[in-house]
Amino acid sequence: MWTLAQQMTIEIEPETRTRNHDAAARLRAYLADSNLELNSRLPPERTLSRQLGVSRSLLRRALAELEAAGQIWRHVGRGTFIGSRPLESASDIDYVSSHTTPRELMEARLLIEPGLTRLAASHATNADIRELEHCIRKTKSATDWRIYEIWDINLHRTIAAAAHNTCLMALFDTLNAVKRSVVWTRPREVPLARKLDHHSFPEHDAIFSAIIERDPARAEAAMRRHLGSVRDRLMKVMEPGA
Amino acid sequence: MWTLAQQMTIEIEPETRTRNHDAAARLRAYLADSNLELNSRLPPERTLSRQLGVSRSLLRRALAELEAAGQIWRHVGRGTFIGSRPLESASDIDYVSSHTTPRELMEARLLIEPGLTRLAASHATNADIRELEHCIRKTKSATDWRIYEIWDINLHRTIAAAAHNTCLMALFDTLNAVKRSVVWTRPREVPLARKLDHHSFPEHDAIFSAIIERDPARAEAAMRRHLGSVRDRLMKVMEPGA
DNA sequence: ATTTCGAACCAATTTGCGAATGGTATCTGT
DNA sequence: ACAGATACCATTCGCAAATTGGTTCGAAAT
Repeated sequence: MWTLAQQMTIEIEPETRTRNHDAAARLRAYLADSNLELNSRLPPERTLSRQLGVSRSLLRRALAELEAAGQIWRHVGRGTFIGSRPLESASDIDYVSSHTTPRELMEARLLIEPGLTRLAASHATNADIRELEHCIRKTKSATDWRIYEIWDINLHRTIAAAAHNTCLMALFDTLNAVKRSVVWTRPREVPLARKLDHHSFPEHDAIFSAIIERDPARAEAAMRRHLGSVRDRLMKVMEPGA
Repeated sequence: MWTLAQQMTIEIEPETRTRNHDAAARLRAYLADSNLELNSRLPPERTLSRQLGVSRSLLRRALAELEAAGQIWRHVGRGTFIGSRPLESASDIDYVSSHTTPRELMEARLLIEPGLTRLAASHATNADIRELEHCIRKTKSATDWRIYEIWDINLHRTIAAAAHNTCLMALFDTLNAVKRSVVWTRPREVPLARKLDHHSFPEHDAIFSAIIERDPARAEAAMRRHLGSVRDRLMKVMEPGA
């Protein structure tokens, strides 16, 4: 809550606002004069402040306004640019990971992997199938949870590779990279030593048999069922209430 | 085909193989001695050849063997490393684009976008829908093919954004980046001045109406039908025979 | 005659350093 | 209290030098 004195100060001393406004006005005038092209860089703050006859502090305040209005964007060491900040979200793993929830991640996997499994059933070579069998055997013989996870990831990646589509493989790897670095925010401590999840064994088997029998529809359904149950188990841990 | 003399040369002069084998043996011994850690770099070739008392040519031959065997990998300017080459395919747009055919690209779009459209029908806000409507209006008012394409891309991206899933959005943007730089290898010259494709208008409308009526299944089907017809038209141009 | 060695050169990459730049803290004067 | 000036910080860019795997070529060796 403001005091009366503070209000009065503002009332009777409009110089501040005037000067701020002045700096902003000069800046706008400069931008209007100079042939502003989109994505072009404008002079460094120090130079510009001299050019406009405005101190750097005021110039920065005016720049901050324009940035807030989305008319410019700034970056340390690079400069100030005209237009809206280029989206760095695209395929910037760190950014995406920090803005992706486990819920979203599973949604993405459920959108991608079943279709990928369908293609794998159509296009898998014998070498792919041998590799799949190898991964499944390794998951079953794993005694440590870490080992299990490695081969589980390997299995899913081999299925993706069996689709033989470079572009989809890249998307899958991106998804995997996000998965690896997503923050697993959890309500309380989730036991670090997770248990081997034997639920997945029959589900993996169902996917595998559908692939070797070249049954795309069944392979897709099996993967969808598998990821659905993975998501359900995950949600039970993350959001016990829901 | 080899001549008898060449065969004999190889038979009666085993020194070459002996020396090669020697170099390879020394290299293996070195690797066994030094605490080889995965992904660690071993000394530059010039240094290593001095250390092992082997000429660089022979050392390189031995290294080539190990590389072929998948035990090491090398890269100009970086060095030689232990283990298998880290997958650079993941989200390296240039690499992926140069190894992705238009056929694969459409396969990927058909796998991703229908599901994305289903989610969009579930999660789209009113602002999303306004944006969609805007894009569609722009495609219809476009007179130039370039303008049309811009708003078509914008439309598809807005649909993806309406799914409200950061991770999927990143995948979509990656897919889009690949699409932009895929080499459109074509049997003969494809007319640069492409025609406005009015086929898409009713298909876009179908997608849009399914989204505003919050009908995920219909939205997904509409997008699948749309991309299917886009693919068919594309294939007719790219592979007139098939 | 073939192979090996050494040297030079090439192209890609890394490294190091200085300059530039936005962001921030501090002191001064009004 | 606020503007101004200055200095300093962290990040980024640009450039040159060094590093490194890949290649070529002639001399030497066998």
